[in-house]
Amino acid sequence: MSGIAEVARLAGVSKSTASRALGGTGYVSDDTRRRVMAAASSLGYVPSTSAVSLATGRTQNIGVVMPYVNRWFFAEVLEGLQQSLLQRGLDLTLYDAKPGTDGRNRIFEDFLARKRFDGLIAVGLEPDHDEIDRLLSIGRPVVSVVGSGEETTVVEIDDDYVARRATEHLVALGHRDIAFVGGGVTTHWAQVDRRRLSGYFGAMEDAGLSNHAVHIVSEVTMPGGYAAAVDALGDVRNRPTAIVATCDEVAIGTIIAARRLGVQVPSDLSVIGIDDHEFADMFSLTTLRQSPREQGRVAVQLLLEHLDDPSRPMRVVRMPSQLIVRNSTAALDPRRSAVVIDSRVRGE
Amino acid sequence: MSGIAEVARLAGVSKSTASRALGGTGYVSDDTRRRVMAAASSLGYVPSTSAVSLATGRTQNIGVVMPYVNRWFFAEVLEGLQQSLLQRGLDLTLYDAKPGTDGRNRIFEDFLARKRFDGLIAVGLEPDHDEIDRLLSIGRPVVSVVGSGEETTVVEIDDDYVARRATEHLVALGHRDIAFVGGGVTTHWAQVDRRRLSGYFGAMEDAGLSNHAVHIVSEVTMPGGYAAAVDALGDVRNRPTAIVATCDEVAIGTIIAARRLGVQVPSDLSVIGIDDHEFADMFSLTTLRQSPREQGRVAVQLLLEHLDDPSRPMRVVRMPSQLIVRNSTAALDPRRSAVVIDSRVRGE
DNA sequence: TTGAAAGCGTTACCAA
DNA sequence: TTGGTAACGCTTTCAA
Repeated sequence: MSGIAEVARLAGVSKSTASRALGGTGYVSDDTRRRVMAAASSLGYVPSTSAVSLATGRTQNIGVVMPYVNRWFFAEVLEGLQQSLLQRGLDLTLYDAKPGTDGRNRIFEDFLARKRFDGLIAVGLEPDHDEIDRLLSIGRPVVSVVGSGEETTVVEIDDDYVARRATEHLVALGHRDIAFVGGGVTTHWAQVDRRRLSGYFGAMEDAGLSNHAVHIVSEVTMPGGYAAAVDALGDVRNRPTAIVATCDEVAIGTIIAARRLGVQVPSDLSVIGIDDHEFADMFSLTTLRQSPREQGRVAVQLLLEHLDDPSRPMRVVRMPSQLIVRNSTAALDPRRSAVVIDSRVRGE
Repeated sequence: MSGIAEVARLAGVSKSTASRALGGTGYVSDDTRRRVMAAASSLGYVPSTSAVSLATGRTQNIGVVMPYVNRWFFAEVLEGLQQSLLQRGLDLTLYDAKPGTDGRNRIFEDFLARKRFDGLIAVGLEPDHDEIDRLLSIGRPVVSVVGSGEETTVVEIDDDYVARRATEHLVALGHRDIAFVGGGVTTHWAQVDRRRLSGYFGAMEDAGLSNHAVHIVSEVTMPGGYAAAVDALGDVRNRPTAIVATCDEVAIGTIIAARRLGVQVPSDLSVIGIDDHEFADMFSLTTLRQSPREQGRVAVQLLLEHLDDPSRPMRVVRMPSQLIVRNSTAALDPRRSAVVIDSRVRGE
């Protein structure tokens, strides 16, 4: 009826031998191993995971905590994680920890304490102090994809650099009135947004354009970008000639808004994003590509390393990003080129 | 050090009493219960889930199998599931079973067989015969959200009706050249698409417009809808005046394509979708609303019912849908109204 | 190379 | 109402 005992009986060996034969650990003669395997497969034997966990202390399961699952970045990371874990025979249990919800509290207070997993991957969690403490006190390795401070191993892109690079691309095209559209400081995604914002400011400053820098606050979603852009582009006289969006979703929202307002992209307005979202191509969006899916895969690998050697030091892994030039950015209209030269001189 | 024994000792009772006191089952005096609870919380006691599972046969975990996680419908369902499960203290383990991948095979062959869950929720899986067999042979209750045939309890909307309703809305606005944009019969989402397509055909037939019916094949994504629409709207002479999209993502792709081609929505082209996607409002999309999130919640409830009474008969739960009129649909241009009257006469 | 037996941490039955 | 004890199904010493 139940389990390995049956297999052992059928193979004519003891439970311990059967266990060794199946588990691949310890000495078993080739012959017995074969007999045991045969018995197991003829019985369709599948070990009870709870019994295995109880005996070994390993669950073969990885917990994944993230605040959203319906946003591009998160969904992509999740797919990367799932794929990598599946490949290694590990289960994935998901905890959807939306900031400021009861659910999030319960996750941190009850669910994580159950330790139903061998390790934890936190994606864009941006936990507060208490939450970080809880995370670390579980006694299981934790790897973050973006933003859990310096307390865990983390994989991320260099947000400051990426935003800087995006801004420089626009500067190089002759733009001076370059605005940044992205999350306010209080929103979620705050850390990432703050870094990108500061990269933008840095690049503006380096180009001598500090006094042209404008932060247009927007919710970090496509509709959010749309709303913010409709508002900001409405005023024809004070309209920027170029926009750095904090991510492609916001960039696309901006482009849609521009089209609605009759503002031509890129001739009237250049827009650059960060991500290389699946819709980027459809909108000819120039962007800085990152691969969240790959970040998920790397996170799994890092976690497994911690798993088989808990003494490993924490690491920060910086993933690459790449400028993808499409058709949403263009050189500033010739009519305004005099100004451009001007600014270059100032910049030097 | 470990577990309930420690709690028992501290409370001055036996393990069994401690277990009863904590589990809420069986007789315990109020006084002992209090002492045990106090001891437990002072020790920060958390029961070992694997031990509990081993002893009870219950995992307190629900498996969720879906082919995508990065598409609106699926992500929404997932959030609904997560929220409901969390609320009841149940874990969610996710299996991402993309059609035609090795991963999917492994999930069906290895992962599901482990029975790491008390029940299974299959979302838009559209499993083939073998897969259905596997699903059912696990010996755990299964609930489907959309499309696992008649073999499991299922929650879904009436796809035929919804597409019919959408088509009728356009007919009522005087349109005759109404095309359907959606998945080819071989694509995934096949069942749902086929039902919607047939609802569309049915409505066209009822309106006496069978010979105006056109199925424009499109991948069921925003870029897919975009590509199909760019192609289909390119030919000015044979352009439909209205489009029923198989879902909002395709509808939005269509609208974006129309705008790019200078086709005005709704004056030149009416577009109706199905879903009420988070972007629908941003595109003023008329659509038939469904709530995948709610479908997720209902699925959990149905599963739990099966869990505490396995003899319960299978059920089909039809979720409501609702026409949301926005600005992507309008009465056929007056220039063509003669034709409209014509068709009405024919229709009667 | 194999087997016996002692856990792993709970629950649940049966007496007391 | 409580406690002793046998499961639950597997792994892992330790001897043989």
